[in-house]
Amino acid sequence: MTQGHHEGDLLMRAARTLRRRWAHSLVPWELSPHQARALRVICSALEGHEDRPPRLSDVAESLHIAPRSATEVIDSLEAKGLVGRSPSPNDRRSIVVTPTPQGQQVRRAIEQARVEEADDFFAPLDEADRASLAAILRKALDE
Amino acid sequence: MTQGHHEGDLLMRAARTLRRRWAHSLVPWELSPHQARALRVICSALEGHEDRPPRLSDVAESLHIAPRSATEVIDSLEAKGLVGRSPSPNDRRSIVVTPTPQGQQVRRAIEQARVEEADDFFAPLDEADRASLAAILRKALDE
DNA sequence: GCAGTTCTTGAGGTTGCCTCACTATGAGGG
DNA sequence: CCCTCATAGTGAGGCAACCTCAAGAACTGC
Repeated sequence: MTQGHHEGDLLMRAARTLRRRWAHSLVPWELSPHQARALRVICSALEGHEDRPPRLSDVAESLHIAPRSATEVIDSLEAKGLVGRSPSPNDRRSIVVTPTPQGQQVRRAIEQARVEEADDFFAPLDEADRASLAAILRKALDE
Repeated sequence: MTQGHHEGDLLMRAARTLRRRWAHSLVPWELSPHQARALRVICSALEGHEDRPPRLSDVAESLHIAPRSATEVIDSLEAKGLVGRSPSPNDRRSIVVTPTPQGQQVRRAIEQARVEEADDFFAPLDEADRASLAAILRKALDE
């Protein structure tokens, strides 16, 4: 009740700082955050969780956007040569989105930059701090 | 190193959850988050920190947006009768923005809803958790 | 009193989202 | 087999929240 900073405000400020750092780390690839997120979900479907490449509407669902909006993001990634569209063999109505080799490579590089940026942000914290931060956040999120 | 959730992702998820709750709590007043933020900075200038009502460009600076964009937010708040423009007595180039009585009232109500929502979100945490969350975040933010 | 600066705003552009309607395809029943 | 109904992607068009650039008014310093 110190009237200035509740936990909520601190949480938001920390998140904003991290978000800006992450956005900044995308500059070299000329990708916007939402393009990077899309590339991420498109690639990560092939990394174990799912075996099949995602359909356009799967991408939309993962990103919590309308299918129509997923069309746009995928258009932009396709224009940059990072993903490709192909008709689904099972269902000719739908199209599956697969990363190109270049797309996978960019994705890996971005992921690494992301981890580095986070490590940098959390640098002032020791292992115990990080562990209890994670534990507390999980608790608040009810997991 | 559990490969799924670093502290960063948890932090972002928690912030997103809280942001959504706050946005939802604005529904009764038909204000968007950025309108509420603007109302907040306009009102809070009169609550001690500053003694003078803010000029339009002060509002822009507080919100980290271009002055041109502040014009728009203030237009919308003015249309709702929550704030008023008046020419600055000192400098006739500039305009000071002052909350109307209704604006101040709405601001107080919103603030309360905001606090309640945050309390609700952090409900699973006991006092010690909250204190160490705040301490850890402050540490990461280098304060 | 004139040059240069500062404050707001009109005009117009961009991005990331949306809905609605359309086409092509699939699935199920008669 | 055909006919209806649901589903997948996308063109058309719209909206909100940003931006830049330039204009017009008003300050400042010399």
